[in-house]
Amino acid sequence: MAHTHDDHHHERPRDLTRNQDLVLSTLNEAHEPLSAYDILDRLREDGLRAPLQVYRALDKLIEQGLAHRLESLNAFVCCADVGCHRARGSAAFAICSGCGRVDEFADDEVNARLAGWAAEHGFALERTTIELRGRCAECRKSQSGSPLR
Amino acid sequence: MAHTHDDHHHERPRDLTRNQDLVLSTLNEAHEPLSAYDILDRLREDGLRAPLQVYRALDKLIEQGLAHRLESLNAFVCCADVGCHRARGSAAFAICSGCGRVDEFADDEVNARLAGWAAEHGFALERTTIELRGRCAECRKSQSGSPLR
DNA sequence: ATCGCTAGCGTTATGTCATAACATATCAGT
DNA sequence: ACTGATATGTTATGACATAACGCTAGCGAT
Repeated sequence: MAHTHDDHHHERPRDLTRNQDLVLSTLNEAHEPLSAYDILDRLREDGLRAPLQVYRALDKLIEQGLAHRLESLNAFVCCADVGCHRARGSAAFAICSGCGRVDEFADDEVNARLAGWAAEHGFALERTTIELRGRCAECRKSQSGSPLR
Repeated sequence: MAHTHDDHHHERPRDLTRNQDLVLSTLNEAHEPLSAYDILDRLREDGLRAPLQVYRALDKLIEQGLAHRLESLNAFVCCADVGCHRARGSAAFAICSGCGRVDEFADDEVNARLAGWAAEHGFALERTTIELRGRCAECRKSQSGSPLR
């Protein structure tokens, strides 16, 4: 129970297991959110065979702040800015319904207001989901259709 | 089968079809978010048989601002304050992982900040999801476990 | 009145996302 | 070597959501 050595005050990208590393790499290489099954398909040749292998890796990555789940998409992205949002509060995501691009950002004022509401109402805030849906600047120029739901 | 009911609609909300009315009533009577399949189960004796009947009704209700989808729960609630949030600005939800209770609220400052980010980045904002997860005041007093995911 | 349009409805089948349950493996600390 | 914690692999199943089809009702314009 006692911390024998290795005081991880700054939690660096800790040692990842093989599966965790594979999943994180896949997310890093993707330019769009991936579903767990998308990830699985890309890792078949690396030996992964079942959804659970991906979901378990994702759980750990998310726990460590290395990846995020997009609730409105049931998909996953790697964190754009490791270590940053974890310290400061939760991240927000702008998801383009044209190209699937996701921009991650954090707004201290927003986080403060939501934390304020929670405090006022005795609500023990554990995590926050903020997702904006719309069309990015690029996609507004080109009047292309909307491939994403 | 011709008209067996009045043509008059005493409802304050818009004209709802039979299925839409059934689904909305079910949400109104529930004290917690319901999944589409929960709703379906409660409406079997009213003749509903397939998920699509529920999903179609939900789509319309959400479109009209009479119900909301909770993305982090894959479940639905009726709008707490008809006509208000519809006007503009999106609603936020505080979801208790202890009892399932959901509080709906709107924070103008939060909405303004998010709209601001969108404007700065040329992002055409269509809709916003804001969901807080945690434990409500009630559930913090009683140290009960966490039945909800 | 009938045509054509739009919206809703009912049904079957299927697709997509996520976890339960169980067995095996790996490794650090005692 | 034993133990406990963590990760892994596999099968099966559960939970959420939509595609595709055809039918019906209401409605307005010719």
